[in-house]
Amino acid sequence: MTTDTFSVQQSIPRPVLHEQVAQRLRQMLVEGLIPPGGKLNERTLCEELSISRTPLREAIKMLAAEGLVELLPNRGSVAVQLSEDDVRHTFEVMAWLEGLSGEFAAQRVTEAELNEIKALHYEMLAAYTRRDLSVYYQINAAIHRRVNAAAKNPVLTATYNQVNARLQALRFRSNQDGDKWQRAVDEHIAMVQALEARDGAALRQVLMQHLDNKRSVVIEQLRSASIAAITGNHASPSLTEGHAP
Amino acid sequence: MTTDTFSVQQSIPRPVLHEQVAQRLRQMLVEGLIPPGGKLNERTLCEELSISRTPLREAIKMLAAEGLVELLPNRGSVAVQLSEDDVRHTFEVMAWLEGLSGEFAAQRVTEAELNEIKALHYEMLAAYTRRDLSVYYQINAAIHRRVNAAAKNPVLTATYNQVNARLQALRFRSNQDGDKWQRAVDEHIAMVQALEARDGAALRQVLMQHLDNKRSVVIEQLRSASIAAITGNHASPSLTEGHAP
DNA sequence: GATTTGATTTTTGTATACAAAATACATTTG
DNA sequence: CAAATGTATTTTGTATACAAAAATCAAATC
Repeated sequence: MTTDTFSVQQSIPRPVLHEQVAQRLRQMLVEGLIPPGGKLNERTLCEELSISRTPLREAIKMLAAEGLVELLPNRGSVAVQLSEDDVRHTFEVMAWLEGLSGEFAAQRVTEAELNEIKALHYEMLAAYTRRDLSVYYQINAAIHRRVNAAAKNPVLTATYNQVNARLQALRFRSNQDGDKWQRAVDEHIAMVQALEARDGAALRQVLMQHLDNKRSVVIEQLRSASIAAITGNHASPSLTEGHAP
Repeated sequence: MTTDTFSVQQSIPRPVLHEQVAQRLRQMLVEGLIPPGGKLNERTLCEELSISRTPLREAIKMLAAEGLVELLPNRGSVAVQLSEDDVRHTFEVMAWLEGLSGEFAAQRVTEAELNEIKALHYEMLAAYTRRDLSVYYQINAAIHRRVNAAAKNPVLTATYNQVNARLQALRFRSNQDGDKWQRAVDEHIAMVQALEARDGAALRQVLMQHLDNKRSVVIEQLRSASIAAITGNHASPSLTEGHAP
């Protein structure tokens, strides 16, 4: 072999259309641009995204397999609308997946990872002190992602992300009331301590509790939202920042 | 309202093509008709299934989202081939999902469900006594499905099925050697006892152990299979009965 | 003889066309 | 006027057509 051919061919392999479209649709669903229960009109979406129906439909099928949209035979597809029971069941699973992440993360986290998580944690405390919900939310999400990554199990990460995606579409603003927010922050402190001590069981405990509290908040808001809907009061939750805890 | 119109419209709503195709492909993947790493040629499959490429491609996209096939941009799709690490990671998650099922099942199982599980359990013991691996496997799978159903969490069931599907495609024959089979049966006995006692923690423990043993067996066979592949000995595992434990 | 180069074929990706079902709407009928 | 029926329109499902990329294979070059 004389020259090592540059066969890498990973030369910015522009993702194929159906991938791009799927990504875009996911974003629209999570951001509430397509509301829960909302219909995905193929013609409209084709025009909006300037593509033909074939890649759009392929993307929709992927989202259906991911549980983000529901396919109604001969009647198109709609964004999933989780019932209260659905939310309960989803959180039940999420709590364990999160706990599992913690259990493994405690065993496998590297010093560098732990350090970065701690740094993010302090940034989060800063955001909390400023009551900056938006930044708090972002950092919070980043921390959970890092803990998950520290568990070093791609299957767990994929499963976690998929189940979580459905909750993201709920987009409720948790923690706007100070009490629950304080509690979430306390849990985060306990979380970092447990991780630092490599105490898997403790971390699992904290994370599951954390998710359980989040569930309560979401269910509560879901109820008041549905009451608001009946009352006709539309100045309520929906379409805000996303979960924070 | 004079007559209650029969608008039910659930009049055998023949599943749409892409659904049928997806189901068929799943079957082909799990049965090894398309082997791990095998290419899914669109033209060939179209002819085999007598359909056009559009619904086929939609089905493939769904399977990709389910993690059963991998999409190679501009180069089609191939059946996933799990590395040893992939298998390890998958079992790690599966063990907990199974354990979680048990935990909830112990809390929520009805008398009727418990009874049916016990009946199946005895049928399984019969199959074991006859060393009828095929029947044993079927009943074993049915038991695990029932325990999962008894947990009464559709999200957990869906997640479980999805992660499990990838393992099914491995199709290794566990338990052909008496020792490990005996152990699996013992675990099943402990399982039924724990369920009967509604002891969630114990059931979780047993199920996780059960999966852990299964993992060892699969990994072991995966190794000997890959050695056989190198040696050129092809009279080995693959394409047999499926997992049993 | 091995490697590179270039044309041919195959295969995949996307767009469009056509068919069937569902929806909307106007008309008829009681 | 309300309900029902029939027609037009829209929307979804499937097939086909065309374009672009990858794979194949043969000839040319070193």
